Amino acid sequence: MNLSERKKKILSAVIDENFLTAEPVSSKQLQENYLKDFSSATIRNELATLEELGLLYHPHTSSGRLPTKDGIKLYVDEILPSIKSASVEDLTKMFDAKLDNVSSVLKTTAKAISEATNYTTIMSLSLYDFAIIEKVGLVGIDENSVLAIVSTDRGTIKDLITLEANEEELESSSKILTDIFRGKTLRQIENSDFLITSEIEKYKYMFELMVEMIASQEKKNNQIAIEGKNKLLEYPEFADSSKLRSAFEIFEEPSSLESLLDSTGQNIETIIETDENSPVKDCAIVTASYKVGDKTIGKASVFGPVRMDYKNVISILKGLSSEISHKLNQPNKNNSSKKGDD
Amino acid sequence: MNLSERKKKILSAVIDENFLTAEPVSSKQLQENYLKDFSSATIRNELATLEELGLLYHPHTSSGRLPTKDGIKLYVDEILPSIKSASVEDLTKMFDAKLDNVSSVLKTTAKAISEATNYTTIMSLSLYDFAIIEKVGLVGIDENSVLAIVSTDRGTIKDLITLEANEEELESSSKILTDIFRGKTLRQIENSDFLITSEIEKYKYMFELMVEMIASQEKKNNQIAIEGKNKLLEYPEFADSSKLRSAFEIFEEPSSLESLLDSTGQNIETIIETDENSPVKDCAIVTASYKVGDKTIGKASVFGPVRMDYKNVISILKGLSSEISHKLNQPNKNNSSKKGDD
DNA sequence: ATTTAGCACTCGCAGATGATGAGTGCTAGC
DNA sequence: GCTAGCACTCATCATCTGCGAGTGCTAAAT
Repeated sequence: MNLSERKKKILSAVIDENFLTAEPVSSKQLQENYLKDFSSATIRNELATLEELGLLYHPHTSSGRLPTKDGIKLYVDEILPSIKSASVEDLTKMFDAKLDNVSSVLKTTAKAISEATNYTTIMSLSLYDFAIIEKVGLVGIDENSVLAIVSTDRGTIKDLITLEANEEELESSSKILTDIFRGKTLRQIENSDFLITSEIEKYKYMFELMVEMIASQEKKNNQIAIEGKNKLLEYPEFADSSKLRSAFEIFEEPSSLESLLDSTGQNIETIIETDENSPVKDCAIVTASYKVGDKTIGKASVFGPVRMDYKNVISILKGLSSEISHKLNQPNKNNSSKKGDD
Repeated sequence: MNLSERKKKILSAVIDENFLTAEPVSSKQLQENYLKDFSSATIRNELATLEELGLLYHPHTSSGRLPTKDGIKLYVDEILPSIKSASVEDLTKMFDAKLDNVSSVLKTTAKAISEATNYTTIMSLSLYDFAIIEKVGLVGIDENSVLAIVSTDRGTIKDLITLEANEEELESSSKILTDIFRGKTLRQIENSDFLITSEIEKYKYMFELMVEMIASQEKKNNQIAIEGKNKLLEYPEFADSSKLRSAFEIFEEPSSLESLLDSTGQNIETIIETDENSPVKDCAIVTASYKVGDKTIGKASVFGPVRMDYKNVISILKGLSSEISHKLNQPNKNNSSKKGDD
């Protein structure tokens, strides 16, 4: 769509003003706060045109204008892109996360974004596609329990497993398993998506125990964090408790979250839900995805009312995004020598 | 307070009916649903008496009655005690919790109680006052990290610590530390509330590392679980989003929670907050405490509107309570021989 | 051709009014 | 001690009204 500069300015002004007041915006308001050089009548004419284009609407004859879904889309996609990304140095520690504290790092990062944007923030991160195994260790604890340790370039996962074995057995198993696992990602082990040679057959039981342990640890390290749910309470859009309820119910249900955040793979994507029947009607979600190769290993999503401060949200997610891709493209100190394996 | 049976019956009826409708209760309602043998006029007389006693009130002349704080207190303390405790066999797994999954057990238990009562449930549990140390192990992982393992009768805590040491040193340290720690609770170690003999001086550094590790692990195993926050949304009392907000803010703030749940030590205690200025005005909290000796090691609190189904809540918490004290008084298979130490 | 002043028109909103009915308190009789 | 009956109170709801914010349109000005 090709809008005149003035029309763009007016559309932005409507969205910005509506963000501040949460009310329909009148031509007079626009004139006084954004376009002092024109009369309200002129602005009214422009507003009428923007309405014909489907970018604005007004709920009743004598009320001000509100942006439609299309209007916001256009604003986000064509008017905002020029904004700079925010500086977010202190947020990128997320990608220095170690496997044994992913959830706490996710939590603090999500909390930070939530504080910065003032919206609910949902983060997910799977180091399982990212961490490269370096070594497998098996240590006898007592008669029938063994501590299994898998160390990666991203930290260590460990768990007690039930197994009777003497020290020599453990030692040789450690060696063999290290040989098999080294250089692979945890995900590959979990899926066992590589050839099992006859050599491994002997250690099949051990091997399966380890796969199981790795899989169970992934579930345990609950790799999704939702912070700032209470932020929603600040917005009049959620004053109605049934709206709040449906939003909170979505947060509870990991599966519905998954589908909601299932981005098409764009770097930053904005979803605006105005479907009358959607549980998150009148909500907007801005999602940034972080990838290594073609695998999405992390996502940061900001959830709020359609009347959202997109400028701020996108600039923060953008900043995080650029910092992170910078990080990901730096060879990692610990695993640079082994990275070629997969 | 000595009430006639009929007055008790009427007070109960008011509270029960108000629980169902969330509205003031009229004499006619009571007559139809609870006291068919009397006319509404008789009931009105009784209601007036109960009002004089400060157990009921009515917001305006032509409205039905509502219980006051005192009325509910009396109901809970003097009328309800005859109710049986619910069977809750499947909830007591909480006290079979192992240190390394306290938080997940707390979570599921809190969730179960929340589902059973339909209110928000807050649980806390500290095995640190409860678990008796059996053994300390130090295992070298690589050049400068050591896996410290403290096994207790309630599971194992473990963490990587940074330390350079050869195998012999680790072995002898393990032995000495085991001698010092064995039979003590984790809390005692954390507080170091026992005599440090000159013998220990040599291992002071190791000792301090272990104390630190134990303390940090306690923080890590976030030992408080709040489940069913969304339940509040179902109650008209929380339709007003500012009320909801203050409740949710309390849930966020662990310190304010602490003070709120700081029970006087009764087995089951009901707090009804009607103070005009309290952030949790018109909320009720029923807390059950679980003790070993004089230490409270766990608490289960149910949070909801003053108009709460006390009967159900208390019977569930009571059931949990009795199951647990039964459990706690059974000598534990693993630590019966060492329990005399403190 | 674009902008603007002016004005009629629309419609939500807030306050006033009145009818309704639920519920009580009281009194008198059973 | 219980209850029928009735006057009284007061919240609630629907209806109405005036107000004012805001628009759309037209005609004049730039």
